[in-house]
Amino acid sequence: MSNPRPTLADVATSARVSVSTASLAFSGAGPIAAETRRRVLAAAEELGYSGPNPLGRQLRSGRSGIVGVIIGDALRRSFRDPVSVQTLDGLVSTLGPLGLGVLLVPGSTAPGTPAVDPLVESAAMDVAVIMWGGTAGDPVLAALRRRGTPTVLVEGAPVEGVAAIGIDDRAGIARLGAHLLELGHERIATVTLAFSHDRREGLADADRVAGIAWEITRRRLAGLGDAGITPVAIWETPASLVEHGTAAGRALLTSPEPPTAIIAQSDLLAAGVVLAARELGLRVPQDLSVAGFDGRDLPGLGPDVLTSVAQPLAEKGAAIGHAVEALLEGSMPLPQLLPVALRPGTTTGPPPQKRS
Amino acid sequence: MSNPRPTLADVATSARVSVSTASLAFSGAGPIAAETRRRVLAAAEELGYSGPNPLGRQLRSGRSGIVGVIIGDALRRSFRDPVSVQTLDGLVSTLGPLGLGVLLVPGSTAPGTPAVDPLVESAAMDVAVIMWGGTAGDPVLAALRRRGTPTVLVEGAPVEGVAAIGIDDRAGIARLGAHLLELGHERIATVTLAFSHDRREGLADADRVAGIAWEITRRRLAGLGDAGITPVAIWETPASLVEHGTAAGRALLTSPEPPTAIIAQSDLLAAGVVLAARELGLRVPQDLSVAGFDGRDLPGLGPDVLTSVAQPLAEKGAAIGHAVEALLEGSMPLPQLLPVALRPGTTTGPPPQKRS
DNA sequence: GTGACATGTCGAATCGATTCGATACCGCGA
DNA sequence: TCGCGGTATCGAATCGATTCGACATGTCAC
Repeated sequence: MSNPRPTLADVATSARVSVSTASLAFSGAGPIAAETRRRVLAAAEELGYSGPNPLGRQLRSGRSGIVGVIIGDALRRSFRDPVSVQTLDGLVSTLGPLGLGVLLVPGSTAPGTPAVDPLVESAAMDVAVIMWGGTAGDPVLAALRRRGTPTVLVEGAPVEGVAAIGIDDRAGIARLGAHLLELGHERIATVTLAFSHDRREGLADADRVAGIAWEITRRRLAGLGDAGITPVAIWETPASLVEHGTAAGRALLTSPEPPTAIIAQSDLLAAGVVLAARELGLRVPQDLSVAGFDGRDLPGLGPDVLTSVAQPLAEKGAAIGHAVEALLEGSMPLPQLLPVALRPGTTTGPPPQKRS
Repeated sequence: MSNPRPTLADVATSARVSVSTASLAFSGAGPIAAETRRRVLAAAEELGYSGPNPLGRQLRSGRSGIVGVIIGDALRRSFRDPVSVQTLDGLVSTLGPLGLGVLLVPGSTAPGTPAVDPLVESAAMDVAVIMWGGTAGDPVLAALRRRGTPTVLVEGAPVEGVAAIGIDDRAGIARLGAHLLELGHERIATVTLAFSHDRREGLADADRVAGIAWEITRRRLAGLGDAGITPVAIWETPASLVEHGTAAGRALLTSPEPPTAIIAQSDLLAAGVVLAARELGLRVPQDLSVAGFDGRDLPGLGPDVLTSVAQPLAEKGAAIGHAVEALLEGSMPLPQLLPVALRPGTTTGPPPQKRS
């Protein structure tokens, strides 16, 4: 009973037609008599043949119907951030109706390793999507280009021949900065995303800042400059997670001259900062203003609503999906920069009175 | 320059060897002179040939190297639960070194729809993993069996010919129940996971309970019975999310005779219950004991540590990975029931004094 | 010197489908 | 009656690799 699975040829024989006719019966691409078709289908049913083997079809068409999504070094880390998950969800929703599947591809074999996962080199994928930009001279991107796999770079630095989708985070952060300046803040610190694969944690000096490899981190930092802000402190984190925000908050708020406002590069980090502030007995926003980025509602902050910049996650996923579609059709989609919107919450307010 | 990509045949011609020899040079499966090999590789380099086309290889070997992971109806919902993410992470970590990729496959085309996603029928996958059990007579499982795709069922009811991996949640819940009984609780309510695809929210009567389709929900409920508990109320939720826990908590705690303890079938739900209790001015655990399931540490509960049952997520992922491996080798892995451990926290205590 | 054996290379079959061009057959109008 | 156009079917080539058996060469022992 568990014989080698029946093939189209078996079905054709059993239905007493040629393979080509049998193929027609399934694909419907070509003229076929209703009666013949019925006979083929009946034979298939009887033999337990459940449709054409995708492998054969793929070889012929040269298409695998698979979109490789390159996530960071660890699924766990990427997916603890709801931003990743929702973007991916938007992508899957767009790709599904097109009959495309999403293959999860780790970027590097192990966290911190530059070695590219073998899947990047060898998996059958029609298009690749690099979810988190990528650093300059990214080996993953290099491998994909060598293979000739059309690629969509999300939140990355523009690269010739690679489709780009991103949000206008730089302008968003600038608006956030302007908001805080209007409120009267003068001592503003910032908590950033990871600088590079080394994922250090702590205060960053000028040298460190100059060496930022992740485009997204650099760009959001630049947004502050656009607003005319020179942060009194820049704290880099290993990843966008609440606990790293808490660590940052503790450190920044216990420094000799603590900031009156902290801009975090993500909502999770901002939530962590708020928790740290509470821990230290500071009231938000009376004693400290905190702003985040992404515009998701987080549980755990109680009644507080984080001041943030909302980015359209589902739309981003859809935009990536459309870029993939375009690449499959052989055209290069235009770079897209999706708009973001300042979303004032209850965590920002005027700075505390100077105790002069 | 963007000519049709070079094939192994092109490389072979250019290196003045036969295709078979060229193949050997890449695969290393067979004797080949170092010099010949060098020449082939050089020719490949020059032509811009980046290794054998996976499609061709796959057809020949009959293997795609892809494991389809069937997630619920919405990625968003599944992945907001850290339990899913961590299990998946464990799975990817185990499969990666084996050269296997994970294809994300939505179960149904749209939430609530019984229609099976076309990917289930047509994607090239060597093995399928159904992440959340599946209901009785699951159309997805039926489709996979029809295709003859070896399948691993996670947290599901045992099915002949399908590999099963799960945790001993029933015993875990029983232990949790015993713990509460020891503390002296008599009025215990429970907040469950989804009953079926209809994902209703609210109190469940006996009829409803009898019709539970999701095995995992049924089993965890049975654990209560094992402990000798007849819940004073059973609240079903659409999904394991904090907000559904909050809704459940509000309803259960404002009922005429509120429970003194609530067992939630997941930590996220339990966290929601705790938040609802706080909202209503109840102290945890003085006025209300709350227990969850999964044993993850959640941000947002402040200093409280949820009493819970810890399940080994990374191990679960690894166990699934090994089951996949076994199926690929043609053997049927033994069903596995991973052990869980009661993890007492600060959210359970003796019931409040009776106000008699 | 000859047979046994290892090594390296090649030709051809094979995996399972799709697709193009050829062929057979039909009815219909000239 | 012949030829034409359209429909249904078939045969064979094709996609890009792997793999088996055959063959040629070289080495070694007897």
